[in-house]
Amino acid sequence: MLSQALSSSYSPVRPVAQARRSGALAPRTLHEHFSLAPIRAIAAKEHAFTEGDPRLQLYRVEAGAICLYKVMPDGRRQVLGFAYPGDLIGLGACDLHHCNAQATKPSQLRSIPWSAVQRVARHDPALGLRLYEAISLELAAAHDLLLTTGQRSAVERVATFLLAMARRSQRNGQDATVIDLPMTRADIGDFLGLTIETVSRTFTKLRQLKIIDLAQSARVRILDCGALRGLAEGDAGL
Amino acid sequence: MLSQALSSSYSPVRPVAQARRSGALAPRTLHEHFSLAPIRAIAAKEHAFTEGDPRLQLYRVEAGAICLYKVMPDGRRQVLGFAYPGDLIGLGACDLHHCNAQATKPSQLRSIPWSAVQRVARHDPALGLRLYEAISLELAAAHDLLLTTGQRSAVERVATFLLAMARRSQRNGQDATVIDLPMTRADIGDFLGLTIETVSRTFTKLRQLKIIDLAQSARVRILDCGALRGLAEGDAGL
DNA sequence: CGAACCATTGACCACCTTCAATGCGAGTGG
DNA sequence: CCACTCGCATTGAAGGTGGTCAATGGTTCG
Repeated sequence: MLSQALSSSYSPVRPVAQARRSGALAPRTLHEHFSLAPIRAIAAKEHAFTEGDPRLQLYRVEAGAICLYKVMPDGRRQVLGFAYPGDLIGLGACDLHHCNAQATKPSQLRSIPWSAVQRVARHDPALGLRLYEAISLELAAAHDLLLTTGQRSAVERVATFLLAMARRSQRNGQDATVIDLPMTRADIGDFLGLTIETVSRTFTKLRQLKIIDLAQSARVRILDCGALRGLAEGDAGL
Repeated sequence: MLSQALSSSYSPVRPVAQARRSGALAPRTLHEHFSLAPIRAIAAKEHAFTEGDPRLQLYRVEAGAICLYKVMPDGRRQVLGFAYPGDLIGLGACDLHHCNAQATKPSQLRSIPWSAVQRVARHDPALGLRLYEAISLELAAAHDLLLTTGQRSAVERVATFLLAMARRSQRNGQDATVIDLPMTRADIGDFLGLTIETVSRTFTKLRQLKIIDLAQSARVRILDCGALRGLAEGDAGL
């Protein structure tokens, strides 16, 4: 969910972390704490935590992709977002988690207890502010998604989603025109407030319009980014 | 938007604030800062700030109601939430406001510069954490709204909205069965991702079912709270 | 190779939107 | 004081978008 707000240059392993792990230094920053924590592997469809669980740990995604979602009593599901390597999950102020976190594919997590976060925060006035900055990015993302699910048509939603995924690719220094989707159509549908069928049909429509290419169902190649941008904002018909 | 996360007992005027205003003490907490700030009155439909404005001030609503919303280039609008007396608006980490804040009726605001917030935060490690707690409540609200706009039907959305308003009434020690709506049908529609007409039709449907009473269009009386709760979660048909 | 899961496609229909007209209430000016 | 007007709410009729149900196809894993 969250990106690099807490450390401008995230990398899975850093020399200083190894020094700390050796016992030479005590962990002082959040990410030093994380680097000392063991990696926990979780299988596809396994949960890191579920709604109502006590909020005991703060997690950082090391590999894979985590789907954050809420469910209604009758089973309807709203995906709130996806967390990728470097993102923090489990942020929040209440005692209990207010959503579920499920791996969409085999993933790896590290976690540190909230008590440790609070201990660091007591000595470091800046940490609280940085947590605040981190979660405010999540809030902005939620507001963007709200605009999408509340106002956009199916094509606009899917186009918006693809553009966001492309931007993510680009931020990670990868080819922005090729997107490997780590989630199913059901995840995308529940994210955008659409059914599996509508998502699928919309992908097909974009393919027929030669805006995307779909060699495999999980691999999207953007052929006409300008057209995609136009569709996302509702420029033209369809 | 935000309620009492930053001070468990909000009240417009407090004795200590008057002492500080007299110059005897320097402001130390956020709400002391606010109490020193002058009240700014804004008319209905006037904006406190708009999207893209530099984020210079943190606002507290003193009276009235503020509508927070985003707009698309073509004019479609998504209301993110409503802020009432005691709520803070203008929270966030970016340099610019990411949404618009417009009064739905004549309102009053106080504001303090962000620089003052940051000054306090440097000496008070707890402030950052409390800002974090405050904004995480907003995030939870956004996620709830996401579930509503993404998954619920029109009746379910309106029922959910009315129940949330009733809960607010109750928190303020007012009659939870009577809701005075400070916003128009358009505001409600853009909040729930529905059109004005659908909101109106849904209100009449609830009235015909004897679940609510609508003496005036801005005053809702809840007659059957249980039925409303049922509708909100999609228990029965319609 | 078979089974399970996921994605795609088609047909039909319900819900909500769109377009349009009427009603209602508040504020203004004659 | 009343008529006028403007903004907002309500109601109706028609149409479209996306949902539902169902069948087929494809891929991966055991």
